[in-house]
Amino acid sequence: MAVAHVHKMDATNRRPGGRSAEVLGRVRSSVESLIAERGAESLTIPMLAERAGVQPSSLYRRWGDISSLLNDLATYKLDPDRPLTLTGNLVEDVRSWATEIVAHYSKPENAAMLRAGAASAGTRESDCLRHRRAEAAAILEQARDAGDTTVEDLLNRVTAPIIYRVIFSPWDLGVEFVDGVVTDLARTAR
Amino acid sequence: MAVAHVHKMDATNRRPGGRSAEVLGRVRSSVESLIAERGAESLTIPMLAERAGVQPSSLYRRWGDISSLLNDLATYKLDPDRPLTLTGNLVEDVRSWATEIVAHYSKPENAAMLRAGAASAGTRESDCLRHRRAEAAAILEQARDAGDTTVEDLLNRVTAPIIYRVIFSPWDLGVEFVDGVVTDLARTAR
DNA sequence: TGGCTAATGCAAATATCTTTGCTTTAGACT
DNA sequence: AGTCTAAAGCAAAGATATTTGCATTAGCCA
Repeated sequence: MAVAHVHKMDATNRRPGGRSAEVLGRVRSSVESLIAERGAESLTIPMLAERAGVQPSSLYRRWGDISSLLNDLATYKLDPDRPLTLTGNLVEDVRSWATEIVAHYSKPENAAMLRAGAASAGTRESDCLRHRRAEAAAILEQARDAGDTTVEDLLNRVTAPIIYRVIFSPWDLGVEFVDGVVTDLARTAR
Repeated sequence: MAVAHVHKMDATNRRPGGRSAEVLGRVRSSVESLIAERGAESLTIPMLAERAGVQPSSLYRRWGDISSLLNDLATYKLDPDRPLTLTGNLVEDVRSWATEIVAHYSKPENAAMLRAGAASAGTRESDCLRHRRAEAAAILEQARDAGDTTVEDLLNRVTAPIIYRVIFSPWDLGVEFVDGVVTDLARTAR
């Protein structure tokens, strides 16, 4: 069979399932546990490989270095495709959205992943920022009472304060914090 | 002279001047230039030592590792003791404060330092957060028309949005951004 | 001025990380 | 079932980073 079909080596030829997925899963949970234990600063590929029961060379070939790996895995941490339950009431929807974000980053390993992602942000467009922007847009889309509130407003008034605390002072982040920013938004947005 | 004065080995016995200061200065500017050139991710102690014309072992002994070093140097980047010229007019003072912060972090090396600091934040209290908080307090202290605006308000409405962009999308940060947050603050704070 | 000593310089020894060539495994397609 | 091949395993070589003991330098204090 000389001239077989010339398969283009496109994404459909990849094999995301099977052994790759197995490795990915093991790496993912190993990253979480290691980061929770010792932070992201001293995390190395060999260390991670050992915990995951995988060859370091596999990780090097797949991600190149630890910061790419962390950045890649951090992307999927707060599922961008998760359903937002929207009622059409701006304040109410923003509140549950913010609560969800805070709950997510209240887990130390998730906060650590965000910080790790932050370290390598600034060059490429950040997934954290992009996803939050998309969600903010979806909320405004559905809102019956959005007034002249913009996506930027939601990022500035809700996401930014939360993320700022997640990074720099995770300990004073809780439901009451969500309450503060949302109440403040409700008081002034129209 | 058998039993000499028993000097306590406290901070007064340190020698921050002279050769140490020389090394510190060289390291500091080397960090900046290297970070501006290649980002903080791949920065290593030997690399830095070579650029600074200093022995790696000196840096290891003084800081232990690269992230401690970066975190330490980042502290002094936006001088916490710089004079804030306060007029007593809240909006005006906030505007110049915000402008100063944006100007500072518009330099890529300063933004990179912040990200590097962010990576190791979350355990100790962050200097970035502490200094901004102190400045916000000073502004409110002087303001004749602060109303019921709080330090937290200024952090949430001004600092957080700026820092969020510095970290995740430095390219869309400029005077017009300052304008946006300050105008928004002026419109709703009372 | 002269001793005292923190901090650095230097260099060798280790420890770790990273790359690379080759082999093996196991999905995917016929 | 059989073939093809992306991805993983393995192991050795190479490159870097880190530690450590000893020598030297230069502030500091008497």
